[in-house]
Amino acid sequence: MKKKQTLRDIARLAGVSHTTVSRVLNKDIRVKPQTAKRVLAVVEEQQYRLHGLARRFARGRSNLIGLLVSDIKNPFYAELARGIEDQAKKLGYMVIICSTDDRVDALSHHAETVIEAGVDGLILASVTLEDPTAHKLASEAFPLVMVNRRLKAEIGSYVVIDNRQGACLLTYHLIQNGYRDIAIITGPDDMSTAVERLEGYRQAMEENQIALKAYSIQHVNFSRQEGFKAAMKILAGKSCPEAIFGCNDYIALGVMDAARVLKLNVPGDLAVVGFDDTEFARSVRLTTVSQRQYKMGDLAVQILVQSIEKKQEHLGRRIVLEPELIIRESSQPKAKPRG
Amino acid sequence: MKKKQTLRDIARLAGVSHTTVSRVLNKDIRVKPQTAKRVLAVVEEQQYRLHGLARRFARGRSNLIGLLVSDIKNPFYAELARGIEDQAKKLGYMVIICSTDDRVDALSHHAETVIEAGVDGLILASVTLEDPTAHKLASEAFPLVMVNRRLKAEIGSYVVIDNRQGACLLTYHLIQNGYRDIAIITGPDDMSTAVERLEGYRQAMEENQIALKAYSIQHVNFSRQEGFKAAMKILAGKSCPEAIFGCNDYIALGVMDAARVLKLNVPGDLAVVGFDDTEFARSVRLTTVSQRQYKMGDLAVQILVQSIEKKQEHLGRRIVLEPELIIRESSQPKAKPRG
DNA sequence: CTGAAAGCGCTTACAG
DNA sequence: CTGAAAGCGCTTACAG
Repeated sequence: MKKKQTLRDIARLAGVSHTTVSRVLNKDIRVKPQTAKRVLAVVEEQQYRLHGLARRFARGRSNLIGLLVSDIKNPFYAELARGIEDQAKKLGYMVIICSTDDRVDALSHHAETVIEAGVDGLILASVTLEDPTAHKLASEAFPLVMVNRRLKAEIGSYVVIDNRQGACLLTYHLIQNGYRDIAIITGPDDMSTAVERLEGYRQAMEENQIALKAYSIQHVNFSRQEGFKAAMKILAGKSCPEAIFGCNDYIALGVMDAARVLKLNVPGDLAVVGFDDTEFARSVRLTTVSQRQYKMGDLAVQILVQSIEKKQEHLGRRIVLEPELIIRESSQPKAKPRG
Repeated sequence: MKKKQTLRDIARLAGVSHTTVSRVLNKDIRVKPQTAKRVLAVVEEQQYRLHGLARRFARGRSNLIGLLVSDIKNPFYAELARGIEDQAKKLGYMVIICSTDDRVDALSHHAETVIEAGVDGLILASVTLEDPTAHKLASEAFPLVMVNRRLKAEIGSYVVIDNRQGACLLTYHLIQNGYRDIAIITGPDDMSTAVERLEGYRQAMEENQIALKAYSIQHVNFSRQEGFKAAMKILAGKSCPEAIFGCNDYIALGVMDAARVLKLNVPGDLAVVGFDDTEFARSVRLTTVSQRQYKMGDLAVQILVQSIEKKQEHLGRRIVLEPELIIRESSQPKAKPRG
């Protein structure tokens, strides 16, 4: 590997100053077209490539965005990441990805690592309600936007959907399809999504004057396995619900696993709904609500880049998207009792 | 936001030179413990954070790895990415992700963009057999490892599984379960995975002396929709196969979609197998082969970092992992013909 | 154990 | 339109 060439080498070969080469490469207008052409020819011939690190350092901007998610393997976050990546590219940024596994203690460490990598701003997709890291960064006015989940306090910028309304829609949908005894398996109570979805469910049940049972509300982690375990427990009881609302698609998938093990047909014996509209939901015909994660990512980047590039309006932009109900077979209208 | 502090500010406050501060922060041993303690105290108090970009620039290394995949939304790549991310973190690197949508013309452009972002090396997860970009980078001795797919020529480093053997295992499995008329829907013939899996299928069919039919081999893109369309075409014919081997889980999912539309039971009327063992396969009980994508990613990073950090052994490391057959309901033994 | 100095490869006022 | 010079904030021989 021949030693990497610098701007100066190119300048020498083209018979100009390195300043001029820099200008040409940065498409600065103030260069005689002729000169530019000559320089470009040398660049082409030498296969010269600007040293990215040096450029970013000199400019004082990395054009890198950090994305912290629970787990990129989770298709919800993967879709979000894709939305972020595409919009970032459009705006001239690349994204560094970092999975935190939702460990609160690790978040701060991961955030530091990503910041030290030199990102200009951060997108946090998995904050908890009282997240100290998010609070700290916001207070330092570090460019930051939360997405998917938000803080309890109205601090910083975020892009979320109306989770309460989404859950309300789903619950109403089940009720209208003839289900009344509906249980919910929601997530940890330090996550805004879990809390708000539970609120939506409660509201719908209340407005329809359906009393909750002892088993009606369960808290678990947002995972398939935990959804499975919780569903097994609920369904093992003497009296058991007609429908289960899993607060994300993973939990709902776990509920369907449980149904299969217990030889219950979905939706014949048990209706199931989820939340997020990941591709899983499509593959198992699950009724769910779309968070429009691609769109959320897209918007998050736009806001973040605004806050990176013009420090002025650092007031926090807050966007709440409308949820979208996606109806599939898993919640078909309840069959009339036979006979 | 108060102006960012530098090493010199900390040095002044601690009454030492900025060199010493640098040493302390880099855990250089040659510093009196007392001095180190004093410096650390100031750092802590001022909440000082090294300027990552400057450090990387001075060191001449970014500790950034670029990952080019077809699409991070695809769970196969998401799992691969997670394997890469975790191992990268262990070795002190972060990863920049870039989806290319398998557009060959765009790959070169994406690769340039990522390289200009300052990565020390590149992992290419989606090369085509004659990929010009991969050839070019390999010839420049740019640190590079391919994963999942490889070039036709034995150039550069890679980590793949034995796709031929994997396909062979799957086909044998179907045959042993009583299926003989087996069709394959494979991917584009410029991708090593598609080609090698087709070879494995052919081999198994040949070894069992099963003649191929006109519809037996189909080429499509690796997508659910294309799998669906191809399956609809095959299954619409007068004579149609007893089993379909979709060359990745997406294609197999498309086949299952077609079966649902045509009211065919899986596996009662049609056995289906896939490839990759993404979580989708689990969610629809699909028999498949695991590529152990997490492991592949893990290994790819190890090799890449070796080639980044000690330029010597730039000979190209080639790793071929064993495939693992994962048997699920979608390929259960064929029922004896009734009556 | 510590510091002064050079240098990493660009960008960007400033002067002409 | 072009160039000489300063500077971005670190690291790392080198000298002591």
